[in-house]
Amino acid sequence: METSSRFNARLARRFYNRDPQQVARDLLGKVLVRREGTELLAGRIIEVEAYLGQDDPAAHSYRGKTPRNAVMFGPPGFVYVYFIYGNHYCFNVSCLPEGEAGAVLFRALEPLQGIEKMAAARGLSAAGDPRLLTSGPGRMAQALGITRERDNGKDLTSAASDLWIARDGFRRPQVLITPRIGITQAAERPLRFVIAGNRFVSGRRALNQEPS
DNA sequence: GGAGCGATGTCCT
DNA sequence: GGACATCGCTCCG
Repeated sequence: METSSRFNARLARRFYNRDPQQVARDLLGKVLVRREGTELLAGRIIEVEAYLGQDDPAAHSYRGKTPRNAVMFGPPGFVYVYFIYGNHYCFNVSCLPEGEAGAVLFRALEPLQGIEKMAAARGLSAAGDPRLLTSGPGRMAQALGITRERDNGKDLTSAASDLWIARDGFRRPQVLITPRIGITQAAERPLRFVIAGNRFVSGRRALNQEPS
């Protein structure tokens, strides 16, 4: 039986049925939630990137639909997970109506709940720097136990899903927009969205524009 | 603190 | 055969 929690208000399909840039912007401050048995793992969304489908050379969907990227062409609100560099999983959500490709990549969370389990999944101590748990797309996926085998194609809006995104009344954040990280195609386009000044933002200080 | 680089699966040319 | 939406380790200053 589901226990009540502060993370019950799932975002609905229509939230995702928009341009990925709009979805990315509005995801900041929401909460990504994973149910692991009786426990919830939850983190505030701090950093995301928009991928624009067939207009965007950096997007996996740029060259058309394949078995790997099919979720990006499907209906909005579904989980697209891919494996990269032989080591890491990356978590995305599909945007736009079925037939139109688009997605948002999640790059960093601020851990809110289930920190012990996240640390264990990362092979780290829960007493260490919490930024090592979920700052960076590969780290975040590992902390939440996200894999392609387990999660690709899941519906984030389904009440039956063990993965969803909630609104919890967090104040609409100040947003910083920058170029995306780690890409070579269309590398200059401003499609990365971060909560301004947040310490859980991934990557280098120069790219985050954070003070020392 | 920061640059350099290896690991290693999957897809595309 | 090369690129890749990454990470963590080594080495250098």
